[in-house]
Amino acid sequence: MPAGKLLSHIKNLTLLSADEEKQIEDVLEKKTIRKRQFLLHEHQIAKVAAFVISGCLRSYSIDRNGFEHILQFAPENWWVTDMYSFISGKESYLNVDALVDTEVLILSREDQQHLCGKISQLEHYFRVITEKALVSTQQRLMDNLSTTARQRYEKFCGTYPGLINTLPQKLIASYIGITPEFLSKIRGEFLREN
Amino acid sequence: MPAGKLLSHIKNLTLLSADEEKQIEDVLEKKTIRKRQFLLHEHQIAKVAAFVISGCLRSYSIDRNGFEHILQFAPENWWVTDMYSFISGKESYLNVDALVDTEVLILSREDQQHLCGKISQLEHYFRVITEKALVSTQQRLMDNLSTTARQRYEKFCGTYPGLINTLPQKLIASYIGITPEFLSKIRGEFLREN
DNA sequence: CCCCCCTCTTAATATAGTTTAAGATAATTT
DNA sequence: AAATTATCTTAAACTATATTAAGAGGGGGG
Repeated sequence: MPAGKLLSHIKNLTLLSADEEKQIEDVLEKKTIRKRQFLLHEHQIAKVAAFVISGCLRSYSIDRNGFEHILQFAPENWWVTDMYSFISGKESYLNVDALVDTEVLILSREDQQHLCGKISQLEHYFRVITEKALVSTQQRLMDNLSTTARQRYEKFCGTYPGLINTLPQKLIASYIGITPEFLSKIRGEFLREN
Repeated sequence: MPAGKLLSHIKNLTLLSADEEKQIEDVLEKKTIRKRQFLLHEHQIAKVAAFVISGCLRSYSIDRNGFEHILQFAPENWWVTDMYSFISGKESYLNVDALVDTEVLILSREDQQHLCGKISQLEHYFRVITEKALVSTQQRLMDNLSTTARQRYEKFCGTYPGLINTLPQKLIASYIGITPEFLSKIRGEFLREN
């Protein structure tokens, strides 16, 4: 039952009957995305969202100068898509690819909307996780407006102790919004102080 | 019927029966917030959210050096609160105050949760507007990571043509994440080029 | 096994944005 | 209307971060 992890995730926030579980399972599609392969390319329409069972995806944009900026890491139990495209049906501006071999459950917007209309507990689930995603994006935005690169790096270490030693540094730099060279410099100072 | 504007806003996205409208109206409280008065102070618990009928509120944080950073302007038809505190019940980190005399409808988290359980169309409404808020926060974050202050200013002019001539510039500077002095410099260059 | 590519580091130089300070305008209060 | 306070502008000096360049170390593919 590959959908088990997602069903548990939903049942942490609400209740589901056996029949409802079945309906949800029926629309999910399990998929493997190998390292460096893409779930979504910019300019495509994001018709689906992905729930990560194992591995890690990331979403990022590429600016007019060719630099990548990471919006989100999606390890186990996280959803990821280009939300803008997913809800509007317009071209995505994000790319989503795999940092390591990754197993996901695929849910289309169409199925999501249809099921939310039938299963009000599912609509509740998506409202609540969207609220949480909003909060964490807001906090990240405020951090970017009010703290230095160094403070953001230290915060990242605290928030994602699991990722700090597995991810290449250039990805961390891209996430906290600085160049890899500058991150290296910060880390250098950091080490020398201890 | 002070709730009319909010009910219209909801009915743009979904359908409500007359009875459901009544239930919603019953829990809303109309309130006037005068210029410079606060709806919420940091360190309080945000037990309510506000829907703006007329006027304009803003939410902002104060960093450790005493500088303000504006997260959101809330003109007519926008919701505002400290979402982090609202959903977690923990201390807020945002302040919400009025930029001009403002009329709002107040909805408590308790009433929201209770009504969403009874009126699935309302849960749908909140899911959809939360998704939209998430998208716009994500895009603002990506803009902050990938564009210059000047590009952000130009984008702000395009996105909020209504606010650009009513808001004091120091507020715009705070929103786009720069000092008022630097915004003034950008505007100076801008004018000289035309 | 070696080569090549990719990542990380270091350092010099360049730039976007801040800080400080002062004067000029505009808006409130008295 | 005067007095006071807040906002806007300008400019010089400063700082955080970017850019460029070059070299060192590692891991995967042929």
